[in-house]
Amino acid sequence: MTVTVLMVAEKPILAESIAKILSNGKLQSRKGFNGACSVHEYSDNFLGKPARFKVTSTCGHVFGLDFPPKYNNWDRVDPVDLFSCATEKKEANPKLKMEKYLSTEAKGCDYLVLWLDCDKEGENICFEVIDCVQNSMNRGASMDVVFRAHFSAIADKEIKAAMKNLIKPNLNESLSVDARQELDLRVGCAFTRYQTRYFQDKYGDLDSTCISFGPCQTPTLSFCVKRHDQIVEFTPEPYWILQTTIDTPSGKTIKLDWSRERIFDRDVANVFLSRITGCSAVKLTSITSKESRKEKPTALNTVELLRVCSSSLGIGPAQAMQVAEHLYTHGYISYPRTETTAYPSSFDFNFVLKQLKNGQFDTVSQQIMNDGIQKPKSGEDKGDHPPITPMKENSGHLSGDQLRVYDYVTRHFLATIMKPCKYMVSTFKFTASTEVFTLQSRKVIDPGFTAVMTWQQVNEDESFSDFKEGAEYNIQKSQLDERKTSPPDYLTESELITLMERYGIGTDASIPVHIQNISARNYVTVESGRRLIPTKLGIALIHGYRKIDPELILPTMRSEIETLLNLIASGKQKHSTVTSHALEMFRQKFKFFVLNVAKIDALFEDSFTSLADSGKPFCRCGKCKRFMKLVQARPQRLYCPTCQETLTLPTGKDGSVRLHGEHKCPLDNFDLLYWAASGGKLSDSWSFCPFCYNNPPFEDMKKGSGCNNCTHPTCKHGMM
DNA sequence: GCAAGGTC
Repeated sequence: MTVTVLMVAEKPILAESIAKILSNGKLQSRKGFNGACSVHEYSDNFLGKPARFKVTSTCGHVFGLDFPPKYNNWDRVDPVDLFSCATEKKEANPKLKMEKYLSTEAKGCDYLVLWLDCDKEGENICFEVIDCVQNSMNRGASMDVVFRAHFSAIADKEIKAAMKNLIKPNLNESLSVDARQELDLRVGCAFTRYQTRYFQDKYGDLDSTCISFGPCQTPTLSFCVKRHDQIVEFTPEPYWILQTTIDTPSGKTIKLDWSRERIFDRDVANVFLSRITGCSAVKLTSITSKESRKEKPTALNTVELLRVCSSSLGIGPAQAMQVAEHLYTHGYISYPRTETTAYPSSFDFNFVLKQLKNGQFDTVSQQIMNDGIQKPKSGEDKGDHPPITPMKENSGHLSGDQLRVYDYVTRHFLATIMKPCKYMVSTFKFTASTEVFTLQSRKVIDPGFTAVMTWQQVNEDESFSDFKEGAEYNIQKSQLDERKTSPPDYLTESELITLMERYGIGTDASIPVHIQNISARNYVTVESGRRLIPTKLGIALIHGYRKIDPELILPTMRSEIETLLNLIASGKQKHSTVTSHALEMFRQKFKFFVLNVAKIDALFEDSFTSLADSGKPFCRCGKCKRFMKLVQARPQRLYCPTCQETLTLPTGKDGSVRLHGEHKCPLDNFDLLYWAASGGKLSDSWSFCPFCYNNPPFEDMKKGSGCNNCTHPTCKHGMM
């Protein structure tokens, strides 16, 4: 009897590769009903029985974590409740109908083999897949019929070995991901909602539709602000260098480098100057030559691609990933999300070189094949995907950013299998009195990989071949130059990526998102040279957190959470113990933040225009201190944001609003109370305070007098 | 509307 085995990978491309390898290329493929995934079928044996294999995939996580709908009303939910309220799993991408798709494909299957990526996220997706298929498999999805393939690379040998050594999915690793999701959700949303509401409509020039906080984005912003602070706090220090010029044999004038480089004490510098002023010439005491080399790069992974795109091509990380995805889906480059910088042992360099034969790299790839492929640098195999390499030549269809990224990927690939760049450095040592000066010249012996990575070329300096050892050369001029130390420049995107990688903030796939976030939320702007300059808002926030609780912005915050989560993954602590401990810790931090938030207010007051100077109507009831909202066109209608009931205020014959309106909300335990200014005629634009509903006549607002008789007891809920 | 992590 033939059994049916369902095998599930993390992405469509992997399902295809695995099926091709295990079926030795004999497979039938069809598109799945969700349009994104495919099913690849073949026959073989499984557990000693003849078997039909169906290989398909998810597209990353099937589910994501969120709050139940009733907790998504920012006006009705106290953010502190987000630390303890219920959470629920929702389909990560409803368009893909992934749950339905997997359960449909699982119908009639006897066994499940999980081929998800071999990291904690992959382990978590294993259990998401099990959830999806357990009701439609022949005998459910108990651990007797569920297996996990553990592979360290997507290569023939590894995949076949994994199939022969199936294990079970790791529940603890999956639970550690559940814990991360819960922590990130509760902490991020609680802080974000609270501070958004707190700062909203309080300052004249603050655009505050969303003031977010997150365990990755906030430390990311903090790096940018830290550099800003270093620049602002920098005090330039004067220093002195001894500038000495000599006459060369060929009659030119040349500047020598002083071996003491620079001196920070003027008197000391003057002592050295006085030693030289007595000399009319320097003596060339030695000429030494040494071969030097510039090493070629290791194979390309995602983070390095992002760095180069930003620093050399001026393409931001999010845009770079989008371009790389396009190049990948159109067959120009290999899978662009990988941490691996080592080529698999089976990598066919000749095949790739032949693919490039008819394009602009024809000559160089031909030459590499003739000269022999040089062994690439060792790099690191993270077991995900091979490094990013070109897959075919540019047939002339690429242009703009696509062409530039493709061009870089190709040059990087070629460079990894070329020779290092070798050059000769000649050092000329001159002495005069006690002082030593040098000159250096470089001469390229073999350009090696810099023939394709032209921006890395060694600059050949002027040749000093007419200098003779032992000869003396006239000093033309010797003087002290006063200079000042200068502050560092703003952080570049590429430096930020390096810092994030070093501190484990975000992943190769999420780093671009975090950087995009801090820009979209108006915390930084991207300036020339893709330098990240923090805005007033970004600076005030980070300085504020630093005043209240510096741990909130520590670069190590993320990795410390990871350390806690790893206790779950390694089985040393229970999921519930770690989660409740970490949540309680952040709940305390949150409460402390709320108690001390006025410290940030003080910074905002320094950075932004006050209400009074803004020229916009604001509430003067004495408690709200916020802008009033302007209601256009239908001023006489109000509605309750809790139960959505609308209320039309009665108007007199002359169109003026005379009466107080009252609304008893059946869904909430307090009543909304409205009143209109007596006798005030409502114009088309009419303002009210979203916190206490204070709504003086518009005419009065324009005069700036406001209304001072607000008595509303709750000052809590907003109205539209 | 909010986080961060997968992936299309």
